[in-house]
Amino acid sequence: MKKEKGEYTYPFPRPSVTTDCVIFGYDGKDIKLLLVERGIPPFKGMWALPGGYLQMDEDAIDGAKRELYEETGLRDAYIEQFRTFAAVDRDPRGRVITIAHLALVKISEVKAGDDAAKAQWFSLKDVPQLAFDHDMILREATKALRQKIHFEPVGFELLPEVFTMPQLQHLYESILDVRFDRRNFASKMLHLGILDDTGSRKSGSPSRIPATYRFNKDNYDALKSKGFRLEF
Amino acid sequence: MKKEKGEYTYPFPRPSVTTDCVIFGYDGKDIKLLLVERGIPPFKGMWALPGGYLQMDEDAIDGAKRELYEETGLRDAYIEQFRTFAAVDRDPRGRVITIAHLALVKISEVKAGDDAAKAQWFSLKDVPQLAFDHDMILREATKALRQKIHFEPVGFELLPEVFTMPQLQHLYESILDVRFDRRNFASKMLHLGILDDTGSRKSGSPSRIPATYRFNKDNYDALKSKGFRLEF
DNA sequence: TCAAAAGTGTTCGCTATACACCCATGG
DNA sequence: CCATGGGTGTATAGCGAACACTTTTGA
Repeated sequence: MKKEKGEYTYPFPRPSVTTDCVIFGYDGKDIKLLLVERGIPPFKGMWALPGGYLQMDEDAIDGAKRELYEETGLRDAYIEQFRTFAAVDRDPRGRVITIAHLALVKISEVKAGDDAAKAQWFSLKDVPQLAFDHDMILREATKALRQKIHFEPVGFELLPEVFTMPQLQHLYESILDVRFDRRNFASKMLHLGILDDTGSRKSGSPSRIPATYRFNKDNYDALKSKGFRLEF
Repeated sequence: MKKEKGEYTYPFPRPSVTTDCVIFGYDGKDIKLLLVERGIPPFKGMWALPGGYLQMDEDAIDGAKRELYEETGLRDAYIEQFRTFAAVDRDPRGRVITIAHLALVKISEVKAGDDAAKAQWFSLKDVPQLAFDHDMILREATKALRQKIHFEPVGFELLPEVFTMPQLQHLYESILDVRFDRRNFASKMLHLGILDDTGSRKSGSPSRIPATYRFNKDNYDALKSKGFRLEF
């Protein structure tokens, strides 16, 4: 099918296929979203989700991981496909289908992109209007994240290795946009048995020093294989 | 981009994109799956999920609906995208990405396909080995269905307009592969307020005649907008 | 010593679950 | 009249939700 001058010919028309990444982080206060500024038309100068063309020799998830790596330097963050967007007119350049992925990263581990594109974290509450149909993709991603956190401890993907109970609670409250009772939240979490206590630590605020915990993946996997539900 | 002889040329290679449909039904006894027999290579003679190439002027969901219509004659059945499969080698003919959809139909409303392809219902427990990676797609679809039924009353999409409590219970038991207590199941369902009683009916079995119900979508939508969970 | 945030335990109500007997129907 | 399957209510246990005071720390 390949012709000399880098042209590819097919008997029927084919769409382009891209992967896009909705990359969430958490800075201890807000849920954040990593966006890149478009340097070329269309939508030049607007903010957009990181993404790019799927290569012919890579699976969609690998394409998404590649994009994630280019923007964050991370190779082993949480990432999963959540939906494909295929509206006919979603890209003015022609028929482009995007396989959208949801990534959760620890902001502290992200190194500024050596990529040419300018990347920047935005508070989820304060996201500008995005290029293409990325506003819709973001809405769907947010919905997917909220659904997911009811069943799997994805919150731990967003927190540092060691974290406090108030941090964990605040993260859940930010994602779900609700308030929990401290005592109920803590006892529920602790009774699940998926948190390891560590030992107290320096603080920096005029208040009592909270205990710190670490996520225990072994216990979580054991629980999960017995079939359980992480409820809120 | 279009050339004279029905050839389409692009500066970079592009994958083909198809939609596939996992069409579930329920015959009162088992969960059923609608498959078509492949008439051409590759995998000629094997059973496969209904599917086909996505047209350049249709959204993925419309392509899936078109496939569904061709196989079942149904235009308004429940259908949603659940996942995209993009493994590099999933199709021996080349790079083919498929956007997989889950459809739930009332078997009684399905008319035999006027389509050339032979279509046939299989019990989910008795599905043959499928072409391509359709075994995997089916596994994922089954998983998605089980997840979904925990939150939304998708079961009603599979039952006739009017149904009995034992039918509804048996459907849930078939999908989730569990047993429920009759009394608990019935009272839970009734207390949700999404079932309208109708009036008893003819039976055909040597036993008491069960009451019949109808799904009340208005009440369900009202409940849903208040935020509730359908649990099992 | 004051303000800010963390730690802790008990009560109450609801819902899930377990469980047994009687009734209607067709053969 | 018998076999099959449907209908019904209650008691218990576990879990989620509500709730107030004391402790630690930095300023």
